Amino acid sequence: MEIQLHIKMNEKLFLRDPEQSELGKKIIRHSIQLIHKNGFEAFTFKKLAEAIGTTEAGIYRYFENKHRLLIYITAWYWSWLEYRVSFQTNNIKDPVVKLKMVIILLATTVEDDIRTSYVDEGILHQIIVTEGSKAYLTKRVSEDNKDHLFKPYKDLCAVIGNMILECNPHYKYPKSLASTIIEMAHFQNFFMNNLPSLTDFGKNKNEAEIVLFLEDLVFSSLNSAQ
Amino acid sequence: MEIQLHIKMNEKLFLRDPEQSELGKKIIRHSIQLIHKNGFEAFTFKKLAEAIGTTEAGIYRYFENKHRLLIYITAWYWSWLEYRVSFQTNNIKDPVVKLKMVIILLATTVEDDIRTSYVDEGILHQIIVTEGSKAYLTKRVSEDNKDHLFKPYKDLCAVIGNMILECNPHYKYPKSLASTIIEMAHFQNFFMNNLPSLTDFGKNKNEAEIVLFLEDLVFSSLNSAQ
DNA sequence: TTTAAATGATAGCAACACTATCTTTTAATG
DNA sequence: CATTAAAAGATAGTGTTGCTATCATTTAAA
Repeated sequence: MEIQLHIKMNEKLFLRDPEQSELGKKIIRHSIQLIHKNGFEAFTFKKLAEAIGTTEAGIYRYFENKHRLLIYITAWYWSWLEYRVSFQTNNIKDPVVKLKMVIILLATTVEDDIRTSYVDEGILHQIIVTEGSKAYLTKRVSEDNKDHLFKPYKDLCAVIGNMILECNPHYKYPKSLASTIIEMAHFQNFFMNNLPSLTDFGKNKNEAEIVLFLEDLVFSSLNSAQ
Repeated sequence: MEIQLHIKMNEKLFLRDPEQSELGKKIIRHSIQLIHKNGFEAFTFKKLAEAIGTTEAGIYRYFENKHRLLIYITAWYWSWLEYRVSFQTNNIKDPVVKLKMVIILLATTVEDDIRTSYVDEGILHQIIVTEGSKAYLTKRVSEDNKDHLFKPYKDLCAVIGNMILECNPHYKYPKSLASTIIEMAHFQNFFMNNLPSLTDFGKNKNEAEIVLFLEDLVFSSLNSAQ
């Protein structure tokens, strides 16, 4: 059986829905590749248009600017991750087992999901590690938040927060711990690979150690709260 | 007695030392103000020059580009914070008390230090919260790291990592926990003020609660490790 | 007093971030 | 099949950003 995975995105994220046309899908696929290759700062719509074989004006019909495109890509990523979390923790009763699964999903390299034809999740994960927080670390964050552009991120955080409470209803900071896990899964990865002295994983550069660190962090907190 | 605090910065951070001239100090003071007001993305050397009453070319004699200036400002901040940490924890024997002091210094609003005439630490703290991680979240991070541009950040992290080991020599992830505290002190602050549903502090928006969360996180980990 | 260093003033250029307009292609509909 | 609306392509243009170069003037050091 062939399953296609389709994530419905908030309409305010784009001017024209990129999933509804070949050009739109090319924009997503190539923008992920280009941002991965040159970084978000050096990424321009002109270069993207050249890579695709269209014109700048063509891109602007889909996205207001490159920052909006970044928000779209990150929102897609968090939506996809929340789907994976719900899939992989389905039928698991033990909240501790569920939470451990979440940590693995957050902190380990993802492989390309063949059900999404125009997104390479492997490199998407890498650009979210480096560029993801730039989506909200702006002066416009509150306005963008009012348009619900960060809903997928917040939804994932809420899901993880609830798992934390399932593990220990007395724990006082479920949401902050959830956002800490999410951010640190990425930052420790970035530090490990780029500024290794900020971590304890510089020698082996092994993602499995980040998982152990996060597990220790989370379950120490949850086991000591009452 | 009047004490002047002077932080010697790595020479690779600038083309001409901004602390050695009036114009240089104006560049630092006004760039902090402008970045705070408009955000780093909208900040340009042209606007900075206008604010100071000099020309673009004048700024370029001090800093290669605005990203280097951001690295300079963040490096200055981390150096200043490490100084405060060493000052405030001096003569304290109990490593737990020291670590609690560090968390307070990291997570609470700073007041302007009158000993540094050309830096307003209050707004500097705010721009580091929003813009700080953009200093290293780039394609150039490894090259910049080779030039030791992030040394103040790494030094502070090492200091905190050692305090963590003083508290519990058996704890396995002192450096990662240190970078986690540093980053989360800022991210939880940003989230609390801009995306409050990612935290448990949205209602009161009180920095003291971030301190409590971080203390809980750190000492749960340290007390459970053996 | 001379002289070197720093600053000011001005110009210029390539790339970037858009917007506008018009034509051609493609896809939907009667 | 013909009509027509939507999408995409092609081209041009404008203000801003990021940066370099040059030369005159001021300031500070020797």
